[in-house]
Amino acid sequence: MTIDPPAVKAITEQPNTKATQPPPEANRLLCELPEDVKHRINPHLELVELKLGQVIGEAGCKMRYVYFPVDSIISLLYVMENGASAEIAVVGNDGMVGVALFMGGESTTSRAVVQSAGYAYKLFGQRLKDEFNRHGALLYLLLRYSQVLLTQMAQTAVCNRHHSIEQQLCRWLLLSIDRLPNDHLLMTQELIANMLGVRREGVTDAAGKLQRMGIINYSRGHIEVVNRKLLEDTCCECYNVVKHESERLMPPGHCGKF
Amino acid sequence: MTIDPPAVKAITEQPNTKATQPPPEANRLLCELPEDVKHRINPHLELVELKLGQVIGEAGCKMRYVYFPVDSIISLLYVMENGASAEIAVVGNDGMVGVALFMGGESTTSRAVVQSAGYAYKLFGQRLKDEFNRHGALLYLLLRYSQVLLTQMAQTAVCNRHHSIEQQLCRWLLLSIDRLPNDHLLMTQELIANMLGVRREGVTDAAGKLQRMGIINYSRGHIEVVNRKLLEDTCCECYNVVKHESERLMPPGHCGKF
DNA sequence: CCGTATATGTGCGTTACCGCACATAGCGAT
DNA sequence: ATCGCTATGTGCGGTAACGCACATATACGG
Repeated sequence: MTIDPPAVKAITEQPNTKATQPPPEANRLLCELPEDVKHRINPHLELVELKLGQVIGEAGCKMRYVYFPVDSIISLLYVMENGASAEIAVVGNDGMVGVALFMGGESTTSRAVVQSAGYAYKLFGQRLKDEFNRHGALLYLLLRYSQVLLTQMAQTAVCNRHHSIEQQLCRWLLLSIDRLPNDHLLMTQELIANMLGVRREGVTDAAGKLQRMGIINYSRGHIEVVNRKLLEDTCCECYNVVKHESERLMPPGHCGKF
Repeated sequence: MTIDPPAVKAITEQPNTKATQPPPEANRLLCELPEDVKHRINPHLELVELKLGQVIGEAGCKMRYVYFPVDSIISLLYVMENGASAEIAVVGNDGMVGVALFMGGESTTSRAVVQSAGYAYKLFGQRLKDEFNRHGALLYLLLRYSQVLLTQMAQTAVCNRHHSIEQQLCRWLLLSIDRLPNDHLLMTQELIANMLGVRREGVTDAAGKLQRMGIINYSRGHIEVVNRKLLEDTCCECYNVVKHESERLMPPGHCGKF
């Protein structure tokens, strides 16, 4: 239920020095941009490595950078006064972290935490705002993405209200593997519990049930989805609502056009 | 828990014919617009009367108009497949209904229902989009409002996760009276239960407790807040988070400037 | 004034989740 | 191999909210 002050908090992003860097196009938003925008933006993108648990945006603090995940997943988490937390939305290579910058608020009430380690393209906030203020494709692309985010938050609220931990775990797993290259995730039940805002034991129960149903296999921080179809069937409607709305709002090859 | 197909659904808005029409400035967003925008927009605003329970926007249906409430309150409600519902956010004279239009989606996954009868200014969707696409003050104003909405949804998710019905009722009452001219609201416990996505009996319990505490008085669809201070004290932090973020993002006299 | 519809009150058994305590099991470091 | 840390399993009592059934009370129309 509570989140320990992450010991990894002080970790800073490491510039990627590997020979095979993923292109910016590995991120959906960056991919959908027309060529002229890419020419202006891409030179300023920096590929950074994000470690599990790293906080890339703190509630109430002005964001200096925006992040376009490539193979990492960022969780938007609200942390209550008493330390309890709840995940509001999740961002992968389908989106970006830092919408508050172009929305005008500069900060949000939630924390952005790395839920799955990996890489992301980082961009200086002002660069994004500059491009946004050209009122071209980027603006319309980011607006559509904002609506995706809005939808995801709304559905999180609904799911929190009406569905069981087991159903919510299914939703959470689906949202996660959709943003990962394979069906395998590194995540302890303790951390999942923090995301969902429930007890760790509740997650243990639900995960145990899913494993007995042959939907997942897990052990000590590793979870593998072995029957995605069944996972979707066991899930509440919330996942599909978000998925479909996301596909509607950001169809491949079209969301950059306006 | 479930919402009956509203018998009032077929009601259409009535043009206001009263002598004393509230000015567009009665709505915060319309008020904050600079003069040149007002000159272009205001001639196309139509004051309409909204009846309790009226649906002004259906989930998945393209919105033709946007609404700027004056003294009415609109509830954004998600209705599940089984008929159960949950309020996602609430819009009063501080905002507008129909952000999906300028965000590019044209529709949302939630329904917009009149929670408190009253008046609103109605604007043809394309007019709003035209002005939005001039990339002036309206754009930046609506972006900031979008973030307010985002924050409200996020906090709804948190509140649904962690707080008791009593606390949520307090939050709901505060959000409502903030958008009303006085501390009196017309609302049955059954309807509140639909908004909160809980049992009617649960609301009865919570409301009874608040009444015994001297915070509210109610009877048959009328609720009066008699001790706002105590109401705020009994409420969870969620109300204040939304309130403060809203004031930060849309300070009077500033949000129209950019 | 009465009948009816609607709003609210109340009780009861059930369930999901909580908080806590503690048991077991895998994995890495020495 | 062993120790120790971390992850997971399990049991138990407590509680908030649920679903249902039904009682009461207020408003309103004829």
